[in-house]
Amino acid sequence: MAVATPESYLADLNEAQREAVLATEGPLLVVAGAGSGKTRVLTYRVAHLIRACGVKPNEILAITFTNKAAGEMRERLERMLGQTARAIWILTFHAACGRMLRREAERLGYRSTFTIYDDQDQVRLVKACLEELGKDPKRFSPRGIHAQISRAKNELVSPKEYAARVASFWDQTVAETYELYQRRLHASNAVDFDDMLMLTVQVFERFPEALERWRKAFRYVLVDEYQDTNHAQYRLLQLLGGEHGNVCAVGDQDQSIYSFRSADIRNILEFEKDFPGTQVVTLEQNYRSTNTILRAANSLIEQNTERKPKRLFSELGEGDPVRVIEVEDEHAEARFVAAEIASFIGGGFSASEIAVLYRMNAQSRVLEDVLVRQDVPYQVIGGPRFYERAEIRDATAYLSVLVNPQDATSLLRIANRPRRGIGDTSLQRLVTHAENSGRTLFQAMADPEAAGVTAASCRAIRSFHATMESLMALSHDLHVDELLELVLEKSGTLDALEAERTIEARGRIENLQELVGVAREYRQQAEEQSLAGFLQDISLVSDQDTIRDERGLVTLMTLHNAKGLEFRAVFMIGMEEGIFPHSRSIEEQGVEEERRLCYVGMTRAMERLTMTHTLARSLFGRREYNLASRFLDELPGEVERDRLRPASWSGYGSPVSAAVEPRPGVALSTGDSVRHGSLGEGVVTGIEPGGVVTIRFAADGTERRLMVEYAPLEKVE
DNA sequence: GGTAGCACCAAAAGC
DNA sequence: TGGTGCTACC
Repeated sequence: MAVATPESYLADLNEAQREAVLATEGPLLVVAGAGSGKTRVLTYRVAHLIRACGVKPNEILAITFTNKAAGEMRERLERMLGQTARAIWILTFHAACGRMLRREAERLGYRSTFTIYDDQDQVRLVKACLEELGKDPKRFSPRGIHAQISRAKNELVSPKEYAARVASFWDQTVAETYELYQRRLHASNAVDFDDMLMLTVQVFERFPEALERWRKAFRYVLVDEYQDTNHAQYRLLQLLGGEHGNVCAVGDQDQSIYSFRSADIRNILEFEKDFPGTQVVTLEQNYRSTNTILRAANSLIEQNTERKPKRLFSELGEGDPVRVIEVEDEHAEARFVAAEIASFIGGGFSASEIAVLYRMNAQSRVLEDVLVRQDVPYQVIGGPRFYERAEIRDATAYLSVLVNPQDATSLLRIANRPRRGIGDTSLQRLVTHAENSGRTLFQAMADPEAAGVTAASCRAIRSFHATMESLMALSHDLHVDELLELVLEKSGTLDALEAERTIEARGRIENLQELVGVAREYRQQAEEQSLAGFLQDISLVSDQDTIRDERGLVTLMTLHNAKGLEFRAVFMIGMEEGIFPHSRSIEEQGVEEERRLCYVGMTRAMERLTMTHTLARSLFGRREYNLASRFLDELPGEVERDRLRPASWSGYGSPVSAAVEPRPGVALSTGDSVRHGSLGEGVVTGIEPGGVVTIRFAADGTERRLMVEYAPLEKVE
């Protein structure tokens, strides 16, 4: 591919976009409406800085919210700039802070090999702290306390400051727990996600020479999804970019949907005040949706007060009307959506161009039942994540201990996994003894007798300690993947799983093999290889990163997950008061954010948008009768409103015909093991003419007839 | 030290 | 309704 020249890429942009690319000096706020080509603006701006302004690639820091977004941006820039693009820091806030913090950790008394604790580790540690403080876990749920600590960190409130402004008894407990939690993290040479931001801010505030270095390093800073930044992230931006002022924030206040995880919409609303001399560019031309869809979305979002005026338009014509459909209950809703999907597919849409969006994950179940029965191929985004699976967490905990033996949380996790006769009692004794003798837990394991552990346990602990020491000795000379394989073998993990001889254990082994594959990939592509680096990489991977447009699959997901994506046809289900807006948001006066979420959903649709609401719905075992969502009332009069009566749904429910894109043929015979996209593992018990197979599923023992060509099946060897 | 059964709870989820 | 975390038992 030819190297991009300014003439060629500037011609690709509309006037506002070009303005945003060319305004390279000083603070710039790009208010980028949904589908207005903001990724293009960001990448072209970076390319322009390098190609036309003589900026070196390593002088640019481009921050995104997800690894996926960072990856996409890097890919695009590599296409435009070739190898040059590799030197640009295109990272998430956390990844960027992680890199800086590894170089500055010593200033705060951490070692550069620090471990990153994920949510599970964090809650575990909070729980341990609560127990140590003798707090009643019924009154103080570890989750709740942790959420409060996390919020404090995101607002850069230290344990000391928190303690100083305690306002209730509960708060008092949070303050005490926060203080102990932070001490324990530090003693374990570990940081949590929030620390990555907060500690980086601390380094910058307390060590001006460090700040100066990083400030000089990054002469140009760009931040995507600015509406979702929290206070700590805002402060980082101010520290890094406030002086030279070359800060470019891209975002859309109408798509701010993450206040529940500390995002502060104030950041974008007051950017101009925070960064004096800001130039504002608003991108209002939308390249995604029909004007009919945009009019509906505009009409909805105009009900919000916390916003600056902005009105999207497009040149993609009027298109089909937006539809609002009332149905009897959630089953009728699912049948209606399934039938509509079938008819869209029959009309030439590919399944992967269709999405069903809902407010809560629990809403997918009924829909899945109907889709399975009608052989509509689909994928659900969300649910258990690869890196959160127990076996994966165990394996990474082993690696954490090898790189950072101070890491007590990981050590406690793996001490008896697989079972090797080191029970809770023994571990508790070791923890106490370590504390009293001023040693780390790992050091205490070298001499378990001293902790007063029973003879049998002592033997087990000694042997475990010796295994870990020998692995540690090897860890410097081996590649990450080799070390991981050795860990799985020497720890007895593989043997234990193989001995189980169950399908589940088999799956776990496969997952572990996949992790080895990830490590092998890391070896091949990471520039600076280290075990700590590998662990950081995988602890920062998310669900979002794995969303792909799977060929031939309809996508089911929550509205939150849909952000940043687009589909030719979108269904939004459960448009009812109490569901959406969610009842909690109504109580907590968060309806404006719910409305923004609705806006995000609507603006995912390119051509067809259908919203449904039910008269009655069973939720958590109770039957509820909800009014239609207020959001539906806020749509313009031109939307098509229909009521589906019982008599008319009988027609809905006939299986999707051959219009579904056939998947590559899967040859099956009786007795084969198969895996279904949603139903899990099973065995083929019968084959019928016409490509119909009967499968008995292991999970619930039921038998189902499926069309081989269309069902999301794969053969398991 | 491991597991079965029961009580409890319930929004969204990036790094 | 269904998943999860803790207590009571083997």
